[in-house]
Amino acid sequence: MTGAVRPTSRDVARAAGVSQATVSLVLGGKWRGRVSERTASAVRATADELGYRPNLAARSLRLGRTRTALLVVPALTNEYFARLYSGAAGVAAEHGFGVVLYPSPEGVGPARDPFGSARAAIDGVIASSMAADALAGIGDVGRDGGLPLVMLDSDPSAPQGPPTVNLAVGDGIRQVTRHLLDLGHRRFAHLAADVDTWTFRVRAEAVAAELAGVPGAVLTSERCALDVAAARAAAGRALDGPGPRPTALLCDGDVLAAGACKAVRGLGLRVPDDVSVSGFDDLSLASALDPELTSVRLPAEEVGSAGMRALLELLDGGTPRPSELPVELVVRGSTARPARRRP
Amino acid sequence: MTGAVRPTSRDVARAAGVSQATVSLVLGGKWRGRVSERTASAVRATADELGYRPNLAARSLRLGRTRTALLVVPALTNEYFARLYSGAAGVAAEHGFGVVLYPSPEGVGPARDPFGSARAAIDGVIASSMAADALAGIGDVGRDGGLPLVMLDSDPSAPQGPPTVNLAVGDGIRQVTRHLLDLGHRRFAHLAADVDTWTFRVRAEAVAAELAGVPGAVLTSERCALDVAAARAAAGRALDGPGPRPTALLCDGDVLAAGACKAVRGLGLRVPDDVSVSGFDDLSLASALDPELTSVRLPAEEVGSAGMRALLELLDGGTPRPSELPVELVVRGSTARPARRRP
DNA sequence: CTGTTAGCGCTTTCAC
DNA sequence: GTGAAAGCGCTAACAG
Repeated sequence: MTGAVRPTSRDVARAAGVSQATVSLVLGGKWRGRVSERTASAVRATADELGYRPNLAARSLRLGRTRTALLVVPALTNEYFARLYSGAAGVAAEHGFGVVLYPSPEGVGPARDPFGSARAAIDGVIASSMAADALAGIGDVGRDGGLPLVMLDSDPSAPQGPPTVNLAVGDGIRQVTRHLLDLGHRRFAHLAADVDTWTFRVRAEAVAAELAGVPGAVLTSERCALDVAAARAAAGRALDGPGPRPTALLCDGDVLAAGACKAVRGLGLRVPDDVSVSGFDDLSLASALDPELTSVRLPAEEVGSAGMRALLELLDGGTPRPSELPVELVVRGSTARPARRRP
Repeated sequence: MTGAVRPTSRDVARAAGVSQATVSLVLGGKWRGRVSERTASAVRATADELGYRPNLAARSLRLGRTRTALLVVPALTNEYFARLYSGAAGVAAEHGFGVVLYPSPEGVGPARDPFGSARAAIDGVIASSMAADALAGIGDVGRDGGLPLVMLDSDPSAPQGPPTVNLAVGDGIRQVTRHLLDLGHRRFAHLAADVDTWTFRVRAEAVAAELAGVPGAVLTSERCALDVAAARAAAGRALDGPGPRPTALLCDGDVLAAGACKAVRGLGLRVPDDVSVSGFDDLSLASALDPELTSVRLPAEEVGSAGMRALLELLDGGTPRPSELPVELVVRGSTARPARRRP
């Protein structure tokens, strides 16, 4: 039980009877033909024995890079982002990179400076589903000479904007809408997330566009915060508004759909017999509800890994091309043919 | 649009016509009575103008501390851990610390080395709800001379173990059990998470202990993985087993309770009329379901902030006392008096 | 009040 | 094949 200070590479060198440079070479794995096999294994043995771990701060300082990426997400309450992280971390690990998660405290507002809170030194940033100006708080990100940036699930159309990796959310909404139309629905209400981000704007536009060409289709829309209670209230308004009652509630997310289901039942109606409800995201929540939600599955891991790959390319001086990943409609029990109107 | 290299404190010093030390003093906020007000503001102005940001790697190297803590959690799919993070990050920020999240990839298995993946240099570790040996993979953590460690929601009884901050999970289970007993239930099934951690062991023991003294009370138990489908299957077994059918399903978590509700309905029974179902954790899922779940609310933020405070005390050379935070039963629609047995 | 200096632990030429 | 030395950007003694 000695003082147990953390050994430095110098300590290892001394203990092994070699120079610090040799230790660095051996432990860095770049000693082929520069250090003898015997010396190398001796160094590894002593390093092991002393419990040596390189000082990351020193290494970063010397190399000028940290081999760490920051993943900025709007919230952690959603397993989509957990899967995003897995995908990104997997690819990162293959390249000797780490990923640090930074949940933007404001959810959709401007991110606070991660140098203040997730104060890790980082080489680049991956930001997902952020509001337009949400990265303003993060110094220099994406700007010329600033930190390299890749945006996920964000507006790809900015001319000089950062590289993007996107989901085909518009297509997802279109698939849901088609599915409901095919079932025979004509009176739709869109339960829209009241969040000013690209991903939700696209959804609203896609519903409207898809329904625009359908004779007899009517669409109302209610905006609400991204929680069950707000969704329930909004769905209540949609169902009890003036005009004929919608037979399909198309929701921007599974959480909203959960609220919508409660609203339907609150009015003494049934899902899906009286009103069909569709979700989006296909979280585990979609299968936890009864009936299970028809929803749109998002390839979260793939988005994460593609995002990380794009960032690595960026760090390599390349120019990653924007990409869009397909999404898939999952039909479950919450949607059905509309009931015949009773007299 | 010049080359735009990141300015160093030396660049700021040169531009402001002062020495590097003065810049450090001013920007470090410790110049009272050592640098003139005029010089100070001049330095700040140039730093601002050049867009200077201190190099954290250099600072860490110099100080020997990173002012960063690692928060190890078993999974991110759960908003409990999001709230834990908020609590910890809040206290950390007040002390100029950052928090880096590390989702242990294995969930409940041994954590992989965060120096490899979340490779941030850190001063200490807060680990929540981990299996006994789950931290073995993280070099040196908690060991003598190693990284300071605080455990949350973990066995506090180890004699030489790390400081702990715990939830009164046993008491929570006791409250649920009492609630169900008061409603008149006597035939219980415990839907237990098949995860070998302290928190779940305590739950199992608490149900058994509370029911042990009640005449006529019977308890069966089913173990299952922490997901809806597994819970549904397990609840099915509990409801359809030999012997009289339980009237109350006491679940180790809201996710399990969701599966249990589906199982009840799958048998043509109703919640809560035929079978009462209780959850635990009080996630937003509890209010998303219909009927809403009776559950136990956990003060996640407080656990996070208390954990961070304990770690700070540890870093200060102190010895934080183990603490236990109270939990609260939230009665909602999923529990009711048992139906009279029909002939 | 301000400047000079040393050194944190590491990697990387360059010389032997 | 191996060692010596320089320097990444920062802070904290110490001198002036």
